[in-house]
Amino acid sequence: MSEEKSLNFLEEIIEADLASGKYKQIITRFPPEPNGYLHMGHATSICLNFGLTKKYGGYTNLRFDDTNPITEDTEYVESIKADIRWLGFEWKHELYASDYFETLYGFAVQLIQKGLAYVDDSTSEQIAAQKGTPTQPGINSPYRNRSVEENLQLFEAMRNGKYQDGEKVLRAKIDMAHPNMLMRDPLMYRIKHAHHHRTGDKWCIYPMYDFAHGQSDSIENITHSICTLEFVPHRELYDWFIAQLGIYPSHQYEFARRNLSYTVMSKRKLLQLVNEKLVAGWDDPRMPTISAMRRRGYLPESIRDFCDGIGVAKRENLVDIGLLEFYVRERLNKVALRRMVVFDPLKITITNFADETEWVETENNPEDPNAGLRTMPFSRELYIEREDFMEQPPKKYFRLAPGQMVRLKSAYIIQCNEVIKDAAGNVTELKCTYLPESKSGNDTSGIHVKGTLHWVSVAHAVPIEVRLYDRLFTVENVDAAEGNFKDYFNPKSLEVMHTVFAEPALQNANIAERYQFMRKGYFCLDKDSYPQKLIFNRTVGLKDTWAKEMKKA
RNA sequence: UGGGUUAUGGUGUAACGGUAGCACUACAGAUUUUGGUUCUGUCUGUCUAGGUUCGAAUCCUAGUAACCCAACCA
Repeated sequence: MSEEKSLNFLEEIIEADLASGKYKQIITRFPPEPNGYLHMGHATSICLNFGLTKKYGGYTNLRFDDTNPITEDTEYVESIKADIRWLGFEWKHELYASDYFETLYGFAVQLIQKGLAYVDDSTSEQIAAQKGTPTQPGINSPYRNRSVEENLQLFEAMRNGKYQDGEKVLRAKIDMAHPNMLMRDPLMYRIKHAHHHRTGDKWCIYPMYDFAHGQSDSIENITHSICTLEFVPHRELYDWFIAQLGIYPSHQYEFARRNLSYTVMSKRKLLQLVNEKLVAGWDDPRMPTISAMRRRGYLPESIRDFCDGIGVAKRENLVDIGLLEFYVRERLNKVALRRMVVFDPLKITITNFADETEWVETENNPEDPNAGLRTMPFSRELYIEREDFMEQPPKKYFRLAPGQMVRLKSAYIIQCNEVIKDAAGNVTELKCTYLPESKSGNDTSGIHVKGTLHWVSVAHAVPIEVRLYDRLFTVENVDAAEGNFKDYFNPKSLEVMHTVFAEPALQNANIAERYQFMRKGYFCLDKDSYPQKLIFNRTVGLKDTWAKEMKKA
């Protein structure tokens, strides 16, 4: 019974740093760019960064990496904050890279003074051409040897708006033949006469990621700056700037971002789905965004469980979305209120039942005795699920069939006596009889049936709408599939059933509650609901071993 | 053809020179008034080839494969 959970590589680093006394507390940061909604990939980063400081003591800052005014907006700032809080985390300081623009400018001036940065008049194309390729060294810019004084003067003029966008840039002077492309005189500042969501029109030059991120980490005394693997080559530059500036040495550590099967995670692709109306918006429940998962009914605990469960490492991966669904079910099973809803109704008449309503008691959640009981109206005319009847049942079919008996959950055992069909031969109704002595909780019939069905009383049924969701794409590894990713969009990812029949208790459904429509899946009320029509999202289906069995046959 | 990162069952992740473990999935069974839940059991793995060692997933050598880097994006 060893409770020792093995550590991931970041925990090992942190424990070593703490043990050696390198740090007394650790400080991390979550650094989103406010140019889109957060998705499952961000959730893993959030759980990691906040989880680490929660575990080891210290804190996590929320820092918006807002160095590109063209793409950023406060709308995103608000949604990002809401998503982090919903996931259950709270940041120490809410910060913005733009808060540091003046400091960053000063850092740039220092580098110019040390002869480590210069203003370049080359065009974007010329710079690209000078850069070389991964296998060929680059060549120096003709502007590389300007004097410190001239660079200082030009950089100030850049700041003062003397130049148009793209006319000049500030570059670090490192080594145009460096094997790491990022060290070949990387850009530090570019000119953008654009309105910034926080600094307004104060600036017309903006720092690049590489000249903002590490310095921001340093300013905040971030001890462990955790990012994804594609930034590994940036680390050399990250360290270089910090070393040349002689500022607090934050360190960058990289992990492999998590990929999920049957979906896409890049902001660019998600934005395309939204813009091209393949989905209804960022929070369309099919999306892998946090806002979509919330709307769909996922519990934040499930997402945290998932992030813990998949761990963190440095190898490429494609996590089965079924694993996420497992954690979603696991949590929901414990809290969801059970309700009965018939999707595809088949009317049955209990011929020996009086023309009256009997209210039967049933539990709200067998997993939670505290959830209590409710009553359901049982009457002569009921709906059952059409798929719960077969005229010619296969072996081991425990549901209703001519002459066969089943229990109606929390009510009585019934037997099917007669099948009524229309002219086309479709089954339209069943005539059944019930066993009065078989009432749930009071069964003296001595009869044991294998099947138990959900049902609703025809006269009391509440029509509701349900929205059923399936995987967003038809292939497991969307990013690796040939051609355009949209070719693999799953046209059946949304199925709307406009009218299904719910037991009356669902009339009082509220958006905070989670429900299990018995034998159907987990559902939650959608915000699109209006007084005349309740709309439910299927969060995730139940495991269905019978369906699997039938598929095999 | 340069630099960097990574290789453990179907998937994800442990094992830090000493019995390849855990979770999901799959399969078989028990329980069940949800064909749900719960419980039990089973199958499947160390990229390849050499070497060091009493002993290698782990150390060494040589390969192989995948991913990242040539945005005035982050």
